[in-house]
Amino acid sequence: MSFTLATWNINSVRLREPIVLKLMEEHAPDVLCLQECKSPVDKIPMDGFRALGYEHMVASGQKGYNGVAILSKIPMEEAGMQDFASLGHARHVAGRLENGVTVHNVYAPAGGDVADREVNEKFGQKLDFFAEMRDYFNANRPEKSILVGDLNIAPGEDDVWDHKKLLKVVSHTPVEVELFEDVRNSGGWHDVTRGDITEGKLYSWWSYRAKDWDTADKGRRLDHIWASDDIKNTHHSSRVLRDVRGWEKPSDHAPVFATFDL
DNA sequence: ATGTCCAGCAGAGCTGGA
Repeated sequence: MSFTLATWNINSVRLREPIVLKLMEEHAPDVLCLQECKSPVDKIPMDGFRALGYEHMVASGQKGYNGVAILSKIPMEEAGMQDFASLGHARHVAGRLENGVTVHNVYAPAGGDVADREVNEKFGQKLDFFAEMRDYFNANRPEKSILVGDLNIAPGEDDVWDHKKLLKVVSHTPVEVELFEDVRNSGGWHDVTRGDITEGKLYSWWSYRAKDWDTADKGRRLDHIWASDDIKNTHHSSRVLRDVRGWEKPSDHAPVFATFDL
């Protein structure tokens, strides 16, 4: 059985309901994971999503900030929420699909501007979040699982527009990248996107601040899809829908898709 | 990477977060 999953930092699900619907209509992933919903769960505009076949949702929400939701055409039950680093934020939710796959949807802290936990508390929180995530999946070995989300780290040289220029920029510092690979390796996770698209620059985020994001193309690959070791060979195609970054009133992130045969 | 969006609070424009 083939199924397609997408992850997208939507930067307010209520403001961007129209383009969520557009993505659902035009690309119809079976499962759509959203981050930065910025909405309490009961104010997520489910009616339109439901009408397009997304009848199932698990979500963790809070007013104004953060928030993650998994919308699914496939029946799904809630499979827990973790508050890594005890920040009191809605940054993780998991769902177990009827096909036996567990999906973890994560919105990692951005980490502020300065890559030094002594002067920037948010950077410390980001490091703690990943360390706890590593320990959690080390203790709870993922099986038949997919982890997606805005992890706010671009690990590879080809995951940023200029590796050298970004070495001190939060999201691409060596300490973050090392921790990122620690989390991935100690959970036995496999990088699905780079497994399918091995060559060349690949981004999923372009700042709102650039005058012409498309021409300047100063992007970073912050959004990820990982698969547990036991299903790592079941994916067969991945793509970043770059065009979506140019839609009406866009998010600053483009959705990342992966298709699996299970 | 030098800028632009978003939500909350309040009831206009500022603030904090990304």
